[in-house]
Amino acid sequence: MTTKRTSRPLTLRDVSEASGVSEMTVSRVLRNRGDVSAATREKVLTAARTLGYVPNKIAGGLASQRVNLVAVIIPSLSNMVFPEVLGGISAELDDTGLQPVVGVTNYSPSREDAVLYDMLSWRPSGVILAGLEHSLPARAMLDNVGLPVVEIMDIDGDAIDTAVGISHRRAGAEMAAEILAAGYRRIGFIGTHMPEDHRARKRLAGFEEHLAQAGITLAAREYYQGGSSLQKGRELTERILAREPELDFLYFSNDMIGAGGLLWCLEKGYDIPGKLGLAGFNGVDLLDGLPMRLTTTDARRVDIGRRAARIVAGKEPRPENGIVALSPTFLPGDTIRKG
Amino acid sequence: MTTKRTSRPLTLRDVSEASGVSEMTVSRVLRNRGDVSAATREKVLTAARTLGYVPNKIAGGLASQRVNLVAVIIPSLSNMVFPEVLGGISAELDDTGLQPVVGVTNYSPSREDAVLYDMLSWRPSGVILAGLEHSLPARAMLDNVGLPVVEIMDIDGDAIDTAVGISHRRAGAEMAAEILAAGYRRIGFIGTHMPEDHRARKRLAGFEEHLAQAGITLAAREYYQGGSSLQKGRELTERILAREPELDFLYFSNDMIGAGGLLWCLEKGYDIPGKLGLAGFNGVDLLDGLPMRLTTTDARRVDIGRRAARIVAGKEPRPENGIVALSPTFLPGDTIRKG
DNA sequence: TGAAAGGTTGGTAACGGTAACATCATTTCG
DNA sequence: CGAAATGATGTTACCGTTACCAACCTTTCA
Repeated sequence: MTTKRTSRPLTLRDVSEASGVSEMTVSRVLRNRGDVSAATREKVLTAARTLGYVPNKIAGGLASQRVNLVAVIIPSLSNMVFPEVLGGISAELDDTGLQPVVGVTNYSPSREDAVLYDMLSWRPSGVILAGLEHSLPARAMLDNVGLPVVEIMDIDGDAIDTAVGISHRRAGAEMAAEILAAGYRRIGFIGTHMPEDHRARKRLAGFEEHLAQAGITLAAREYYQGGSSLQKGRELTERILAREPELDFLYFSNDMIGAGGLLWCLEKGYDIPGKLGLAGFNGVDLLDGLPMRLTTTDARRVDIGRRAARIVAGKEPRPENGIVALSPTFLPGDTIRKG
Repeated sequence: MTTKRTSRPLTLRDVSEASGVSEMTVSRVLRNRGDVSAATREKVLTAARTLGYVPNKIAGGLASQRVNLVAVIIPSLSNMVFPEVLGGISAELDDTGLQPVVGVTNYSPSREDAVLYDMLSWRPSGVILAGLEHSLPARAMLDNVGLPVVEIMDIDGDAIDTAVGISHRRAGAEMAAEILAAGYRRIGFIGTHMPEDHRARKRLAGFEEHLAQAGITLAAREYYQGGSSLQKGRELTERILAREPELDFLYFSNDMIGAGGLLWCLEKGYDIPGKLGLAGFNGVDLLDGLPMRLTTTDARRVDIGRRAARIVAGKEPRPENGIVALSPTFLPGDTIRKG
């Protein structure tokens, strides 16, 4: 049973009076800072617990000019990729006293500005945000904040402070190489039409460049709007194959639509990977367990989160050039012919 | 190009000096509060923009005793269900000036305590947290905070202040009713073994009670540890059917493992829904596009988020009895025989 | 024309903590 | 045994903003 509570919120002073020591000493006890005798510590803790006192970080932060928050700004929570990055961040932040605060932009630059402004107004001790492309106002805010700023996911471009991620151009190129090595030649692409998804764009660019070096151009492409789902993958796969029946490979911009395409092809009796190969992107293990494992690229999401968090937390130094490059990993799966 | 910046962070005073008015007036302009002439407003905004001033909510919050944050405490981000709830919350909070701050507990009561304590120390203007079961310290903290506290997802139990959700007992019972009505009799259950997932437990209880009323008991059950995935669904389905080949229905505790089970059964050539029926729970539309649509119950995730947010934001009054009961909706899909 | 009313601006005192330093008691050690 | 080091506690001055009230300047209208 807690004590009855007046309407006035509790402050250090209440704990101080209840335990017969100064507010300063109470503060020291509650933060485990400085020397306090075991006896007073005990008195104070008992009093605090009895009253149900919860420290006020607003006041504390103002006084100390330090806030244990890390702003994390990501485009979306509705596919599996960013929650996994978050998992990495939060795991690595766990023993640092730092706490992530998440803001979602829905891939909108103006929302990114707004979210960033809002987060900075809390004076966090670091910022982690997705991508290298930001509006002018956003860059202006970040250029001189005097905090660690880590841009994640992508390293194809210039970082404001530090970037942690993979090269999506390279991921695209490597997938192209694997596909060509496996002997496929009439290749189609299915992806989302989101001008703000720069990583998908760069992946496709790297993919096409590599094809071009082998004298090959994409035989077909199909774009869609909105979120990715199995259903979307089915529809687009049907459409692209109706239009270009001669295709022997489909490169999807993510695993979810890739899986939809795979299911559709299997139902229609396509010979996979013999006559038709399929590949996605991300390497989400949620989809393990489909009739065949989809060929894909592991985007190193958890690692990206971890490394970014380590840098913000000061567990690991910012590299000289500001770039932490992780390697996208090709996962052969079952939907590409074995070399 | 922004102006060069000294190391000292900007304050209202800087903007005040740059625009030739008092700090108080600058504050009024930036908050759109009180009367300010158009001319000064313009001057101030220009100065603020030029300097790149970002208000300090720490100081502002302390002075005004108001903070535009809503604490949202959920068990997990790694399945689709809580992100969807979050989507509902954030959509409804969008035009209120309130901002959700998310804490994740990983289904651990002690982490819930810690996260709650931490969030309360920021003096948010409301709390939304999953479930009705909380530790004693957590209840003590919440009983007298003097803020709107909304417990979500579940309404089978006592709310601290307000609860918004569905009855999982009812959801389970209704699914049992549908299954029996469709003529299935030898029913197996596959679910996660998480003592802290009270909703899954209540669902199963409601399910079994309803079966019991018809004189039927579960013919088999299979539990697993850890996250849900298609793969897990496959394995457990294989196991339970190996053990009890006579089963004619499988009730899964969520759609993801249900989908895994479905894929496995289809591969093995089971006659679905003729000889074997399957059902999951949640109604995640991510999985639309499987070879058959899994029978399931829509848990009303987005609505729950919206209603909870509306109550916290004061857009909608707290109901007399403190309970906002939404109806779980049966989604027949293709994996149960039509009545 | 002068008082009232309303719009616009500024001064001052909080808000609830913490940093930095001061103070006093106790221990350590040459 | 006295000086210096160390431990334990308190005092004071902020941190950057907003609430509240006072002051001033117009405009309105009897």
